[in-house]
Amino acid sequence: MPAKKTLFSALEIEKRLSEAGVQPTAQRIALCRYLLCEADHPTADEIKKWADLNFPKISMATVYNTLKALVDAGILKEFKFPHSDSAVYDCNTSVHYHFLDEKTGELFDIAPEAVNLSVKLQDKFKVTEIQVLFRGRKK
Amino acid sequence: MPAKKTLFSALEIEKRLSEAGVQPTAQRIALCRYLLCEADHPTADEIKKWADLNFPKISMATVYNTLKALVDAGILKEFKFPHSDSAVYDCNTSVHYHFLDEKTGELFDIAPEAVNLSVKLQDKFKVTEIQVLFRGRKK
DNA sequence: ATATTTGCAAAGCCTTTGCAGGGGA
DNA sequence: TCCCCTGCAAAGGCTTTGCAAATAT
Repeated sequence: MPAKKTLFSALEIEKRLSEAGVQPTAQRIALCRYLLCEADHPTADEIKKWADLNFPKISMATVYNTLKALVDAGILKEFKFPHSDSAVYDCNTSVHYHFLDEKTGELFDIAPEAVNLSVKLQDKFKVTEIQVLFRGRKK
Repeated sequence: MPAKKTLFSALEIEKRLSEAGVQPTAQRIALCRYLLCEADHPTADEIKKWADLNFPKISMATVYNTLKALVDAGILKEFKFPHSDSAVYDCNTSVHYHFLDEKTGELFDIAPEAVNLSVKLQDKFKVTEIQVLFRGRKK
């Protein structure tokens, strides 16, 4: 079951893009409707497949350009996980962790509240971010 | 500073490979001298570069074949981290975490004792492995 | 009018594969 | 002998880039 998503209108998306300094072109708005409302950790390829059905003639280059623009603008986060060569994109930009189902390759967001993490690294290590990946099997 | 390494002799390496069920060919022994004694999270490419200097005429295919054999035999662990498309190989096969220096790309092993991690995931998530990556800057 | 964005194709990087020749058990 | 290993070159998957045409401000 994918995470619950808010349904943004094209106008809301346009506003959000503008405010983030991203030119709200038709292609970018279309992709955002998928990325922000529907998708759950999609790969560039899955995004392209969706676009082919819903907004014909977006090129792969535009998909990647758009993803880069959205990541740079802080609207998306890009993740790369060890089980796949493809990056996935997450509209959940707040701190959280992930669970990977080894069998299906499915990813699930894990709220930071579920994890108690305290660390005592040597002083020389200045940590700015911690990524945690739980691997296993989901029932 | 790379982690301290044991210096194995060719004979010791040969024994270890045999015991792990890996045919100890000249190329594999050579690569192991680097992987087990010298290298610190090398990529396939770095391994190849070392080989070009120290054991001319090992092909990239053999490097990858050897790495796969060693990983399958449990002698190495393969890791993929988000900052790079290249896999890295770690002769530390026990449970441990990593610190990534964002500036240099250098990786450091973090002992599990330095990390206190307790998790309360929903029952449906059966966790078999946890990967933790600390990102930041090393002084 | 000027700067961005788009789409196509080509190139790039990392890794795997097919296959013929070679070496170890 | 037989099977595994090696090396080369080619192919594969994902992403980036160059460039001309189209679009936005």
